[in-house]
Amino acid sequence: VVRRTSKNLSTAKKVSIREVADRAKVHLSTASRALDEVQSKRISTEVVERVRKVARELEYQPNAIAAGLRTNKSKTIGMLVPDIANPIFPLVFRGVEDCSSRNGYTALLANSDFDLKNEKRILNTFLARQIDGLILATARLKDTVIETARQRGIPVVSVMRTTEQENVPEVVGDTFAGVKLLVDHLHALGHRNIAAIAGPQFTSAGPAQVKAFREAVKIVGIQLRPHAIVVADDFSIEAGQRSARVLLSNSVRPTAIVACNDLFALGCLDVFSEFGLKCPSDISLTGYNDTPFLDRNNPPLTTIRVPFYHIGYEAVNQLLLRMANPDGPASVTSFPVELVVRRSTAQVP
Amino acid sequence: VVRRTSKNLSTAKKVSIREVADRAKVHLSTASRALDEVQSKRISTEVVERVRKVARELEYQPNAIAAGLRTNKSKTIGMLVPDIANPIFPLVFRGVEDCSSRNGYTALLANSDFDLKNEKRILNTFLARQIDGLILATARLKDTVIETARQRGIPVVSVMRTTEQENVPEVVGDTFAGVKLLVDHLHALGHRNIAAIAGPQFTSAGPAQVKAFREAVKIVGIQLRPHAIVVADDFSIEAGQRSARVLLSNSVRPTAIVACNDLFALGCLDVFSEFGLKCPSDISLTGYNDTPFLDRNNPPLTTIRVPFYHIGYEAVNQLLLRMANPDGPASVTSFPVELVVRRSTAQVP
DNA sequence: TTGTAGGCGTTATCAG
DNA sequence: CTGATAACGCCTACAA
Repeated sequence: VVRRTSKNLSTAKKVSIREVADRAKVHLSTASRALDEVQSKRISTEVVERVRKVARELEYQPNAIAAGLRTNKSKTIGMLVPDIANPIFPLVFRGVEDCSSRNGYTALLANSDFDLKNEKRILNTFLARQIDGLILATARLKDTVIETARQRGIPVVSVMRTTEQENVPEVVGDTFAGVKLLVDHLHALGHRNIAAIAGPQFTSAGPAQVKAFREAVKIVGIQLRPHAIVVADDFSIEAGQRSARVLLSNSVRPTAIVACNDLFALGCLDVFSEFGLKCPSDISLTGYNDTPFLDRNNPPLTTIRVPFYHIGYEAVNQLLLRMANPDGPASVTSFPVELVVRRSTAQVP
Repeated sequence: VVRRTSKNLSTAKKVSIREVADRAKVHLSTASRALDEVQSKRISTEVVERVRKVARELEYQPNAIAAGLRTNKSKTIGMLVPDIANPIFPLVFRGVEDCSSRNGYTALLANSDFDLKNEKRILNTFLARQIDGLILATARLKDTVIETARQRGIPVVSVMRTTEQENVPEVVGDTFAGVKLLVDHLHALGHRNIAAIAGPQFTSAGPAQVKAFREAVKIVGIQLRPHAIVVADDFSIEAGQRSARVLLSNSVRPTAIVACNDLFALGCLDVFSEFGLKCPSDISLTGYNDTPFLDRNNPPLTTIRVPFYHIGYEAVNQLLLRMANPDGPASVTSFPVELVVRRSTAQVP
């Protein structure tokens, strides 16, 4: 025999607008209007007051699902990131959340691990939930997710990456400026043999970094050695390790490495140890992103600070613009970045 | 004059179940059943096949909003964290996401910064969106959020914290075991004057840490000095700094500090420098949580590894159980933790 | 096995 | 200014 302690915790059932209307002695459509900021102007202040008072008393909570069904708007924004455990993405997300909630939207968050299957699956769940807009931190150069979102009429904004897909606003940090800052810094320290580790090429970030590095090096007037640029096969510390091994096996070792991602830089440090190299006395190293906590790394990383929070915040702004006017021009917003000099870079030995 | 390139991108409009039904030449209720895993058993396989084929061809995507309105289930789980930028929470979230999506649920994520107003606001948006369940990483000892969620009949699971609220399943790491591990470790290194920094007391974690530390110290048989336990006023590096200053100003300085949070430990390290103390040669230090990247800190932190991902994953399992049977017993799931010895602890000087 | 019809809670479009 | 009514897309008793 199952004995259930009959606590009978009062579970107040949800109150609908109908109840509010009844208690306020108005028709439910009147109540609906009274509760709406703009519609309420068309209603006698007296009634508006009365309805709102009742609503407050009953703790009426409009059912967003029902409203969404009717209006065909879910007031929901989907955000897709590769991996929220990479500490730069929480910063973006906080920006997204703040701007969303300030505008009455709620954010759905999902991780794809850069896996196309996951991306598709997630997009489908997002679509099923009728998201009003999508923010991608995963955009590829040719991105099928964007493509199908567009077919469904869902506005998309890409953060941290550009895409060849047309009609997609982008909110990014200024990669060229960042890489240039790093190269200039190393050059000023006397380095003339600088190598770089760029991100994978399926995302815009990779190619942009390669291009930026080439140009920056040319501008400061040093010659690019053969094999001075390695492309990581992944966004991980391990990929950084692999890349570093390649660079350090070059016949002429670089005196400095620009790792276009702090994770790559961490991988480099591991490999430096393997090779018996001390950073920065034997070899200089920079990261990119100013990932939280890496200011306390050993050694603290010289890196580029990117305003991730603002990128997320602005992405939502652009998305709202886009939702209001889908045919408007697709903006590209580029945020300035900042050099943060710490102790992983030093005068050339 | 604004010239708009008339690309006329085909915006395929959403296909409803009615269209699927029409094309499959069945009534829409038949189509609905054919698409449902269990209902479809009551329908001729032939028809089921036909309907599903059409659905696939049309890329039919059920409208979760409409379904939710009808079934009064949103298939959505809300998760509230203090701050997703604290790298332990992304790990929990990934567990939550994985288990949710594996069960057909989607996760809503929001940050409260431990601000009660935010918590209430967020809960309201969650309720408006008809979440089916709530996972709190913010639970207080007496938690009004839990209270109002319960009134609305929303099951709640608390992660990483326990609460005095009844009827709330909890999924946590074993705090006592963790603190004991740390104290034993330090004791084995010869430390007899050990201090601790515990978290704020409005959350269960703080008091639990205090209690655990007292007991652990007693068990190894060393006497607790006066003022050996400081309570941080916050969950930040700065709070750790403030606490460390207090501890180091004691007439007899501790030879080791157990910081019950890696962030506190980072604050301690800052203050050690201020006091001209070297860690670990002058003073030993432990953190707690094994926060990502802090294995590369200077010095790398001895700490306690908590299975955050599993905690998140299991929290959803518990939540699903709860949703299925709200009157069942509220379980407490405690995960084992692990000592990770790194280089912030050493033999007593 | 399949069709009918009602309704989930809202908002929008009509009238009055 | 307010009330009546339909509709959003789906699910599910109930009927056939």
